[in-house]
Amino acid sequence: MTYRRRQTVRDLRRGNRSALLRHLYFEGPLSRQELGRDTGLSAGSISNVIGELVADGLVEEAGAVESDGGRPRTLLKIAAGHGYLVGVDVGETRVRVALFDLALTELAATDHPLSDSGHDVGHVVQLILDGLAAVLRDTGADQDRVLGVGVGVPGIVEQGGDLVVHGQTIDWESVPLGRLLRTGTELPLHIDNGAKTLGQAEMWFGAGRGAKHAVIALIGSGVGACVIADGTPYRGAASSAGEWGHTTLQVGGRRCRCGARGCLEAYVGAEAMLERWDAAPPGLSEQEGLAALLGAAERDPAADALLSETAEYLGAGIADLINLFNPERIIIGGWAGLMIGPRLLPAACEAAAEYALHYPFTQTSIELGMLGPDAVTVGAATLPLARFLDSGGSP
Amino acid sequence: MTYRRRQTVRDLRRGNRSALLRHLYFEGPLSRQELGRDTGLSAGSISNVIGELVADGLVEEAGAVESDGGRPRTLLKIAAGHGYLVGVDVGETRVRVALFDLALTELAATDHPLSDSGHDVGHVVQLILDGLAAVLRDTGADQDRVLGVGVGVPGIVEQGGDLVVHGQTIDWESVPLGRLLRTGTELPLHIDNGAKTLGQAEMWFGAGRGAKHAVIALIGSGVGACVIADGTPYRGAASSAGEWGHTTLQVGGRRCRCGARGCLEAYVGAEAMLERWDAAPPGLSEQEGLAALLGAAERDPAADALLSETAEYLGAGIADLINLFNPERIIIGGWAGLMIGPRLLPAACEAAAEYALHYPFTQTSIELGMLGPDAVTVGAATLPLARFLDSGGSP
DNA sequence: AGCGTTAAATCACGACTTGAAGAAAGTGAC
DNA sequence: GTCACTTTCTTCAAGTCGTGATTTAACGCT
Repeated sequence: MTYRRRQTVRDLRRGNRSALLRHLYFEGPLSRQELGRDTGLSAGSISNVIGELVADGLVEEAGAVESDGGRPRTLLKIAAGHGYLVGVDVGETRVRVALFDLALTELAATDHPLSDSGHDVGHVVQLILDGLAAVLRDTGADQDRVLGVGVGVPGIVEQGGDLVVHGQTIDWESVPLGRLLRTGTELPLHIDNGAKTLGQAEMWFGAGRGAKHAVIALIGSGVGACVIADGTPYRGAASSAGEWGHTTLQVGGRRCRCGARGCLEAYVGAEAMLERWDAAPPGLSEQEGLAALLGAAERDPAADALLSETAEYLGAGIADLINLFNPERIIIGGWAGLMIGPRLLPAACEAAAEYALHYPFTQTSIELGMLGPDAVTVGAATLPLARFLDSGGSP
Repeated sequence: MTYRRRQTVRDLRRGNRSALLRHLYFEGPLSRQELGRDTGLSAGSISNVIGELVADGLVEEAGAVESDGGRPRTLLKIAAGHGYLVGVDVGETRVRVALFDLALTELAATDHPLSDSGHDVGHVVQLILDGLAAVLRDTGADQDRVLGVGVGVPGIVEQGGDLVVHGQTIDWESVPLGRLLRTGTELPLHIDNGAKTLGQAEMWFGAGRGAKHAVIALIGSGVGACVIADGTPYRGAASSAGEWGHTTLQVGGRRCRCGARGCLEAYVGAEAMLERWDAAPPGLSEQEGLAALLGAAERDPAADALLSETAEYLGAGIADLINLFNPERIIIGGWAGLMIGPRLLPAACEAAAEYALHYPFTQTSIELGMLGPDAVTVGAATLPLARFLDSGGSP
């Protein structure tokens, strides 16, 4: 039902520019020769397009490599300094703004904790705009060379026009964050769910490298997921796909904070695990509490049983992902996921093997994430970068 | 991570041909004028490409319509007689082969029941090839004008090379059906899961028309689903995505025929429902049994409770689909689904509202399918048709 | 210095879309 | 019946693009 709608001979050029740029970005320095081999373009076209890219300053030479006996091939790479990217992480406890170059090395960052004043929208917007100004000032970067700003937020983001955010956990109801931010900056704006940006980061630079179909499961206080279908994040009709945490694992089961019963999140998130632990020491943060639980499981049978049960639920949840999405890789991330992963993953894998269909299970590898929660910022910066690469460098 | 790989100026033409062909196919007779407006191509190109298509016999004129005062516009449509399509349904109980024209009107069909001899591979292959020969003979259709053969099978199909089928329910283990069929015919071959072909048919001609993101849930003896993401069926890494029936709804719950516990299919499929019905009359077929159960629920509280429970499980399963895929539409199909739908859907929707997240639930409509099980054949014929349209008519 | 080898640049050619200008096919007024 | 007008469709010059063959560049080896 989707009508392709491609046109002029000019789009062709843009497409090929994009392909070259992308390939060069991910496969590091390459010669024109290798680019031709990999992309299928003729040597003539490569020469032509690369010449243009070099003239535009997007690509630069990166030394040469001998070629047994003949003219050495000159290597090419993306000019990391050609532009800047801004990544913003609006987390549950802080707002972090970072400036990157095109190679996504961090040049400067600011970090503001969100105190009990909570997530007042005006305040958060101000923090973002201030952070943006600060990182630009600190590095002396020229505003005109910032390719775009990516923002990761804890909530569902309606893509399009105003970039409206629905963030249940931070009490944001239909906040037109895009419109609000545009009052303070004219830079191109991208906003997405923080879990999705983290997933994107894992795909590009972490445990997801090379996979086409993957699910990045994010376990923190609650549980979320980022589904990668055919190399790109899957959003669904209203950008809320991948709400794995509220998958039902127990009809009529334990009450979840979303109001339903028997959700995965009612058993597996840090919050739920601590609530289920009768002997939880009072007054600890979730991080400390979870660490205590893991420690206690060494000697306390009740705590150990709790972890075993959690592993079974996690495994069943993973099995659902396998059955429904058939990914080649499932990556467990999020601060709690990374914490409980080493302890629970073997048992969870066993459970997943039982609950999933045999054939797709054998096709899936289950791994721990490689990037910590800080990667949300990198992932956010990934959004304008993706646009940059897709468009073949703006024009 | 996916490197676009587009090339020559010739692909452009193919793309535009395809866009025109597709648009003409789905939006019925249109004038060149309207085609230009809808696809964005210039009048010159339209004229050029359409001229080619008419010369190739893919498109033909379909009358004219006056235009207040000026030259009347001539309407164009796909030439339904330009080629033939074959659809094959390898079901659990029969093998059906049908010949269609390009408009997917059925020209001839054969239907062979599969007796207890079961699904012996050689036998099935022979039935397909015989059926193919028969429909060609009956209609006098020229073999050279058959664009391709689509086959729907009950099992997972590895796309690529040999088109290997893994069909647990019919005892097919790694059957290279593609290779086997190619010994008897040289027509282009497409094989896919029967649930997916039925889903495709619903999307093109049934309850799914116009949706970009949808899930077609198929309830028969067991339970399956066809996930449509961005207008095309989502397969996952190994073509086994959408195994909704084995989603876990009850950790440690009822044993399912797949070996796991608490699967949706252990509660909602026809087989499971009858097994759970203590008062099931013996000796009935599943169809008759299910009808009896629905009848008994009018007066027997136990049967009524069984149906209510089933509705809750179905609702929870639907909620999982909503949370994970965020579709705009969920379509309940399959013979059992169509049978129990009118009775269970209201209660199931209520349950889904409870188990799903509020925001995506409000974005989703839940409907009954419009096509019966016979549509598997049409859906199968859809496979070569899709290829025909994508390629802009073979060349 | 000359030869062989490999990498990159150049250029004629064919294919493509566009946009403007022209041809076709009607209506309606005189 | 003719002429002006409107709308649709076709034709054609102009500009762009990728290819593939040919040149030019850059190096090692003898």
